[in-house]
Amino acid sequence: MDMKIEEKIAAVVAESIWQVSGQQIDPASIVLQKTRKDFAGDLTLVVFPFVKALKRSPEQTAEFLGETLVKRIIEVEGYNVVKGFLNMVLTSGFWLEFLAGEAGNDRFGYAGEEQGPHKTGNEKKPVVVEFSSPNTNKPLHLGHIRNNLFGYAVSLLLERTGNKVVKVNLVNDRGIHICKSMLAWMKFGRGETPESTGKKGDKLVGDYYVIFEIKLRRQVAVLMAEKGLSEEEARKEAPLMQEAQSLLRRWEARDPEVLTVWKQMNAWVYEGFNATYKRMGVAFDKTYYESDTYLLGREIVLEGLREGLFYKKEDGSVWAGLSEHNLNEKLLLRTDGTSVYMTQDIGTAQLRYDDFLPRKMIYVVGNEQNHHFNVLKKVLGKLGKPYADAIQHLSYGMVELPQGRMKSREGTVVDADDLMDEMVATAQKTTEELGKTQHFSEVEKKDLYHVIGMGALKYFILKVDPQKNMLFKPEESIDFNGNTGPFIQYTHARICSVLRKAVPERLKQALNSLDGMSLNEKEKQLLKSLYDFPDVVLEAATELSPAKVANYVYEVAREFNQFYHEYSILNEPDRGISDFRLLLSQLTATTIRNGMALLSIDVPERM
RNA sequence: GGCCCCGUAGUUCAACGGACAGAAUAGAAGUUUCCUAAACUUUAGAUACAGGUUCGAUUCCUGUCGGGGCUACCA
Repeated sequence: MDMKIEEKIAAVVAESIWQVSGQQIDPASIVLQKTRKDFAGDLTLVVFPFVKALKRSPEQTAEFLGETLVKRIIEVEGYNVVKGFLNMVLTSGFWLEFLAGEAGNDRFGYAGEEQGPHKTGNEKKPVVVEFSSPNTNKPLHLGHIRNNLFGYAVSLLLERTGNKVVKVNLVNDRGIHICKSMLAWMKFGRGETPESTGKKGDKLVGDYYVIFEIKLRRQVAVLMAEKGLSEEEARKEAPLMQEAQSLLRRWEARDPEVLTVWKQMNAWVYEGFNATYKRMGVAFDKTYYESDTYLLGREIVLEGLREGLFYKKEDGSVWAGLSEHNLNEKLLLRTDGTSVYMTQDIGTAQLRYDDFLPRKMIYVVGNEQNHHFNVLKKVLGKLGKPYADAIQHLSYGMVELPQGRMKSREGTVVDADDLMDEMVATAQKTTEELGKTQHFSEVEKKDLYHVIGMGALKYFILKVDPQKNMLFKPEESIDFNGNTGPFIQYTHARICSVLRKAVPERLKQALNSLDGMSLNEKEKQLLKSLYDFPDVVLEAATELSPAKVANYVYEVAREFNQFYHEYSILNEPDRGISDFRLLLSQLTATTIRNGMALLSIDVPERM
């Protein structure tokens, strides 16, 4: 493929300024953007940065560059100048050539094998993306949904732009939290199992975590009343908490009785998690368990201690001093020798590095842990680990409810399974009300409701800039009209309906009809938007922001609907125009499908 | 207290330092003998406040106010 039109223009601009003024301009100062809808033109160059070099007014600068560009680049057929903005008009031929070139390309927007990053040296090393990272003491909730969808979409974005990606999950299966669930089950569970209760495994274990907290709270209340302790002191001294800590020590000592219970309860949880992941449509290439990595972490910490990088306090606890980074000292091993989160993460990072020799390790973890990852990188740096700088904490914002953060203690947690159930149920209800599925089989219906319900949920989550906190209103947040997943899915289904009605041969032959075609405004606007797709994907991948894709695809769908409303495709009497519109519709469908696929959202052919 | 993030229509979200700040939803008014009305059209409505840098600031800097997070021998 030859040089992109944007590159040609930039090159001519830089060259002509150099010829006239003898000045090299900064390539970054050449700002080319889509012409805004209220002005005539296709591409706009902002000329303010060049007025000094050319010693002319903005208008004169724009005129000069406009004339030069029209002369030197055949695709530029005209221009107009508004203030300091040079609006260029590209030929219809240019747009039609683009359409002809991409028509029928199912991978439109994705990097071809040859287009990926240069497969040499560092670039061929994989990127490891960690996401999900659940604890085994409670079921997945709305926060995990954002994490999973975000992490999975980022992985897809990197993959489709030519990177080798390894998706990993890190299950936090050890530590005080799971001991709490275990203890409650051992003391109060009377041998309950998922089978005996009919509960999903992760739900059952989560229930015992709640039971622990309830019983603990009672003990704390008693201690506060009888001994006059503060809540904090009472929590520490409460027998249940003591027992949980003792359980953790027995676990780390590999007490067989404890290990048996632990394995059993975790197995229940994994079964539950896997069902949820499957439904959500996310998958991993490898799953790490912290029970497998914390010992390595402890080893590394102890080695650091021997080398004098860390220090031990009188009570036996081990710390990293980080005052050189203006950070407080960080605990690495507790007084009783057990590991903390940081210890595990040190081991996990090492293992992951050894496994994949990645050029980058991305951790998709909420922004509440910004500090933690900052410290992790510093500690690994102190240890002289080569991968300390390869770690990137891809931090994202919280999902909030109208009453604020989700709090498991206050029972405001939105359960992932429940939410997905609701979405699918709403999809079914809405679809039935519209009477659209009379001719669907039962299997097709079930499939469609799942696709629409999940599409609504996923789009709602992913369209928001990941850096920002987002608000979820249980009763009204997820709509099926407007800027939503189902709107986009519907647009796709509409296009498929048209394409089905066309004779298949027509699409192949249609390419011959394009010569000399002139485009109306809506057609051109839609085609211009489609032209942007590959750049949007690249930008989204660079910024690790699936939201860019989501908002873009919506824009395309909206433009198609406007075009569709105003013009006929199959009923257009002029065969050439009809053919062109078919190709335009087909590429729109491909763009929607490929864009939504980056968000792990399926698009139905009928709905 | 210290450090970090965020303040855009009633509400939920957009906007590489670029033109008159875009959508959706809720509100008002319309469109279907025609390829799927989950659509389309019209209408009204916003950059928290005060300075600064710049030809140009929602965007960058400073301060004020408001919201959130972190600052654990929790994860």
